[in-house]
Amino acid sequence: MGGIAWTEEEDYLLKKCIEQYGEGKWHRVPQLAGLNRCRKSCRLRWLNYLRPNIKRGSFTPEEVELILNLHNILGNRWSIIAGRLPGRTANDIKNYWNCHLSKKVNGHQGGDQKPNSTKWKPIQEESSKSKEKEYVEDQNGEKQGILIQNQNQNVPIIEQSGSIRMENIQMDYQFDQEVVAMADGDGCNKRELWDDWVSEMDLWIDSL
DNA sequence: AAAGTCGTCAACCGCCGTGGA
DNA sequence: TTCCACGGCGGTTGACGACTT
Repeated sequence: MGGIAWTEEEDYLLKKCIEQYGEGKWHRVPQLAGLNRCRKSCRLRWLNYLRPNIKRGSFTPEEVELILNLHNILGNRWSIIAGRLPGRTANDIKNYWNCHLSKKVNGHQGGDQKPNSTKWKPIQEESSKSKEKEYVEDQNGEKQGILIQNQNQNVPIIEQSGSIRMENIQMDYQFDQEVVAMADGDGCNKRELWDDWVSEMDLWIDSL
């Protein structure tokens, strides 16, 4: 682990404390719970592990699609991306991205760079065009879809081998540009635009 | 079977934005 | 206006298990 692992007793104390006093006021949690941990550790443990309704296990193809699309628009804003994936934590998504997706995406953007992860396999080696298609596999090694490099936007998108249709996956290009411009610009209504955009995202996700 | 390498993920660290004094 | 404490976030680390040689 990256630090000292939490014990069952510590988990119990933290959970009990949050149930009793609620979330927030993290600076008081270590004292209230009787834990020899800093406020940040307590908060992290709660958010990433102890909080109810946390979804564990492998990511579904639908979730991977969402992560890829949202990351294309938002960049490394894991907490916002996590907000669009019920039950998933920002840390989980960040880890999944770093392990499974970042090398793949960077590989496409970097040209010759070969994927390191064995979970991603070229569909064909002989054709330069076909190198832009790669299988997405789940943790059992079963093919879930095909990763395709979007020629116009340099955006990776997934062609689902099952029920998901392509038109539901691709984001509207103009909308993308608006969001990017909003993120880059220094307009006075940035916050409102952002809130509007989050609402748009909710609607889009609901439509999937 | 042993050693080396790689992938995963929980945990920590440092920075930033915000709100209150 | 400035300072400080806090919450929150993204980047990084490192232990451990799985896999490969």
